[in-house]
Amino acid sequence: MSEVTLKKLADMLNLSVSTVSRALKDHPDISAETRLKVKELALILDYEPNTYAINLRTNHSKEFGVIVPAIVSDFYQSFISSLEEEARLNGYSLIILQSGDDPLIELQNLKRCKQNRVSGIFISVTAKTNDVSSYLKLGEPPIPIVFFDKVPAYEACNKICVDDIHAATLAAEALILKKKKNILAVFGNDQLSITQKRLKAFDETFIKYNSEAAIAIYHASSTNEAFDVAMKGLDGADAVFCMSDEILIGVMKAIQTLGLKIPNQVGVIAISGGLIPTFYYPQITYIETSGFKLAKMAFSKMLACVAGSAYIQELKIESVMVEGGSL
Amino acid sequence: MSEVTLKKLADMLNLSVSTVSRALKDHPDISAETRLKVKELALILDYEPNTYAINLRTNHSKEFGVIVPAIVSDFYQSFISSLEEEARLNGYSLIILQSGDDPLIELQNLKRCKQNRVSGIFISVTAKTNDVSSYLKLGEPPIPIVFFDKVPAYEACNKICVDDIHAATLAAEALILKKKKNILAVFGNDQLSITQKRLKAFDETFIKYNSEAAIAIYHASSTNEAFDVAMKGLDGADAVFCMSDEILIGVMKAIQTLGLKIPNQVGVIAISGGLIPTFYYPQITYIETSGFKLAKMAFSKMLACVAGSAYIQELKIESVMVEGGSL
DNA sequence: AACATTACCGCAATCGTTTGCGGTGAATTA
DNA sequence: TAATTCACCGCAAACGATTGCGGTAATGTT
Repeated sequence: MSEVTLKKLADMLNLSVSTVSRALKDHPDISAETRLKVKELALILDYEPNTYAINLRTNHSKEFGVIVPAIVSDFYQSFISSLEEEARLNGYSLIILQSGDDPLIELQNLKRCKQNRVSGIFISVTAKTNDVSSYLKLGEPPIPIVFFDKVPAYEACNKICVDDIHAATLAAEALILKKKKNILAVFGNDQLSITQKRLKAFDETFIKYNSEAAIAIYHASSTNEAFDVAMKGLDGADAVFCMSDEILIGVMKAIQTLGLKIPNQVGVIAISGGLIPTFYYPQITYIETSGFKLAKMAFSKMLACVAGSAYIQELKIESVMVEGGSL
Repeated sequence: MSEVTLKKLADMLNLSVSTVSRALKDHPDISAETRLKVKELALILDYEPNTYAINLRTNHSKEFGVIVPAIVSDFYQSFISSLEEEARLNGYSLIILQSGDDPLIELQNLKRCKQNRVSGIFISVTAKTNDVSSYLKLGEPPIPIVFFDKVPAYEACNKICVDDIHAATLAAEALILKKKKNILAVFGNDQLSITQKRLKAFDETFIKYNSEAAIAIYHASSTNEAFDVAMKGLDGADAVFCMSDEILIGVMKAIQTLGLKIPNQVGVIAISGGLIPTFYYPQITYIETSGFKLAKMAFSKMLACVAGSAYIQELKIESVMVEGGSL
């Protein structure tokens, strides 16, 4: 009971392989009668074209590569989940690869995508990736690449990412609206461009609105560091801003440790993927930067690329505020 | 500037395709001199064998399919992350598909795996999947399948899952050891076999130790339901057991709402993947059921299957308790 | 010198599908 | 009746890599 192939169908019907092939594709050269016979048998025998043979002939597969620093992350999780759905509905499969934030592994993963002759690659680069020009020349003709989230700074390429400026501005505006006067603002590693952008926008918003709030800015590179700075900085603060989920978690632990009441004693707002804020009571008010929308945009951009569009785009997804009751 | 193929190399070296092929594989029929020349040119031109051609010939690819109800889940996240690492190190790629807990989509995903002629399939079935016998006959010869986490109840197949009995027993023992007398135990949907197993083991452990603790058992199918039952059931309880992360989150929200102090007023213990418990202070003591170990086991089992082993195994991974300070 | 051995390499088929081109018979037209 | 058109179908090459088999020249053996 080996595989059902065109040849097998052809032999059984006393037809040639080419006729069977054409019949299945409704080629006008084949008579309606023959078409029917062929399709009938194909259905009965559950014929399925050999993907490899088609791939070999067309020299590409309906697969996309996805390269992320790590799968364990709410953001990438939501991104991948959303992307998988889109892909599946469009007949594509996703090959997931993680770089472990290591540029070397990242490069290996790209090579592997090339070897697999994927139709396109979605990639969120490592913190240390500084030159993606070689990425863009991968393959002949070059494989379409859509950068998302962590995107290269300069190269002209398709980038889809969160509008950090908008998100931070929204958060600042919310704090201003609530007339918070003593704000603890915890940002991530100050070397990262994402931190710099969010910090700058946050700052400038307070200036723009002539706010008189006192803002204490701290940096934390991890949840634990965020906990530490919050333990020190929460004293006297009437609100705290967290740049990311990672930081929110640390800050919330500090708030719980100090026994502070939210939102009465201290208001909390964060920029977040949306999952973590729901773990607390009251739920944390946050500016949403989920991967879902990003994935949809990235996917449709990729489809355009695959279809031959050479139009290079840099998209920024604007966030919305989700009220939770913590501010 | 097109692709480098064996034919291209052969033409450039005035050799035949077969000689080039053999030279690259160190076939003894080819002289050392020729081998060297071929390899040199292959290196210069960055020759890479066409995966599709090889796949077509060998009729299988170095790809595994992974089907889960949903990617957005700490457990599957850790599982997939771990599996990806193993796969990559072994030269395999992973195709991720989610079923959305829909048996129909699950079946479509399996078909797609078959069409892609994956070397094997890892699958965690939907809650409604009750007959996997057709899964096991997929392909000719049948594609190796390793079931993990949510595994079918009866069929003889390779299953790798958490030892629910052991995990629940550990939790119960911890509660007994701490001499808790008034325990709120929140379990999941009582239709699920995982719930039944954990409940039974939990119960029996208290009986086994002749515990006099009063245990109030509740069921909750979601985080919100867990919140509701905890709001009612926490009154007077000196400890609470949460069967899963989902439930833990709801219970913790209730504890925060009621302003209860952990562990003084109420102790908390959960069965968890390990991520959520770290979000609180003090960190929640939990019985670990992470996907990492499961993935390693599942992968090595898969390798054995691919290598031709017909040995069917049902593995249960024992958990360990991770002390957090909440009990 | 005749034969056997060995080292080295190429031919051609194969995997399954697609597709340009050419061929056959019947129907239509002149 | 002869020429043209059309519907329908098959041949064979192509995609790129692998491999059994056979071939050629050089060396070794009697």
